Amino acid sequence: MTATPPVRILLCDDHVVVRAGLLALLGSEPDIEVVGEAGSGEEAVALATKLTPDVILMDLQLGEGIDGVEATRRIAATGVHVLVLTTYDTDADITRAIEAGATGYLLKAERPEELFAAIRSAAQGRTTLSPPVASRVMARMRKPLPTLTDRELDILAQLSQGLGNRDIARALFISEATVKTHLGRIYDKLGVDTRAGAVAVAKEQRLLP
Amino acid sequence: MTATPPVRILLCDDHVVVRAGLLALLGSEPDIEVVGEAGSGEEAVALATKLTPDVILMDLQLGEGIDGVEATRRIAATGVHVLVLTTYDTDADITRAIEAGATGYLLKAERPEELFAAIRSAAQGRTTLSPPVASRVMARMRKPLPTLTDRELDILAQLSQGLGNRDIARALFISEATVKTHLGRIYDKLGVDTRAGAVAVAKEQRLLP
DNA sequence: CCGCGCATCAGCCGATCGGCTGATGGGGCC
DNA sequence: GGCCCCATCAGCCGATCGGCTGATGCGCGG
Repeated sequence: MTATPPVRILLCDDHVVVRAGLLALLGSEPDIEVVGEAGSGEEAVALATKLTPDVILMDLQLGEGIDGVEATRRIAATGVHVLVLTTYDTDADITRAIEAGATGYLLKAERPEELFAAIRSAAQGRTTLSPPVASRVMARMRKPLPTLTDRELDILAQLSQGLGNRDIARALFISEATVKTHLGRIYDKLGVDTRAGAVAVAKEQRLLP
Repeated sequence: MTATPPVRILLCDDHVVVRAGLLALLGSEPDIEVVGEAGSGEEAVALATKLTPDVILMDLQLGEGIDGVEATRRIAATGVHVLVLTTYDTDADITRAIEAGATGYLLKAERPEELFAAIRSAAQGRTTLSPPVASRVMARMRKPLPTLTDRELDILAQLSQGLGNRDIARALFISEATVKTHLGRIYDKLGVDTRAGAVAVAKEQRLLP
């Protein structure tokens, strides 16, 4: 039988320490080969087209420049499998990553063996989710958590600046009445009944960029 | 001349990837020896007394159990130098870490050389701060940013639950008038004038645990 | 073509909030 | 003992908020 060619990996994380860690961990796996490293989203996009790896390990928080979701979107569009490897598992992050075309979603707290397995799966286009992530996805399927519309997110963003209804209205070129209508629906969806509560949930759930 | 004994290091981070990365990076430095790894604050405290390392590299976010600040406090009390190595550089995090007795404060985005240098400094009890952290500390010295009192933090915590004045009053066994007084001062100190704004700043600055 | 989701707006009203002025008492510091 | 910070409370009042009912228009999919 012929030797299976190794899975070719591109790393993308803004922290040198994390890249070094992945490099070290993956170095022990003979069938996984790291072919490149990127410290920013832009770099990842460039290297992805240049190196055409089988899988990209992508962090969602990338400091400067485009974020991991945007990088995922652009790279996934080229047909390369993106395996998200991040710290947080909020609904908003998961949803955005999946919507952007991620093949899998792993947490950095995951055991190395799970990481290896997920990489091999991702190389073949199969989806792998960390247990906590899978749980959230399932829960979301059962009880379709209210999703905020784009406009509602606009309102929420202004609200999170501490603005009053009048200022929000002016900022978005709509009437105060409309602002209040949106706010009411936002309260409903987030399960709160004050603007302070809405901001708290928004920040907690990382609903805003 | 006699060979200098290596600096003995204990790692504390809840992410295997990060520990592996530090292990790999520090492995290239002959005068630095990693003598142990901890995946939680409790483990770090235990290993610190058992191994008595020269320096502990401590993350502030540790998932389960006690957080990095508390671990730092307990370990620093035993005389071991704690070098905080974390992702964020908000005033609140920095202040809490320093107050807990940290010898230095580095960001994970820092270049490896800076990390090595900081470790060697910390081993001798010298303080090292990442440039962004140093800037914040200096800024704070020049213009002593208003610090919230414990009571004000209590109020802020309730506020961040989205509670109204009456509920906050009941929760803290004080009158609504007192709540309003505290809120007014909180607004002043945070530079906002609405509860939504206060919550936003609180979350942004990580003022609450 | 009709229904549905979404965004837009209006008016009403009681509840809440935020700013103000002012006061009391405890605790630490010089 | 005096000073200052902190926490506590009171009352007043205009501005704002949140809930309600109801309405219009647009685009999309069956």
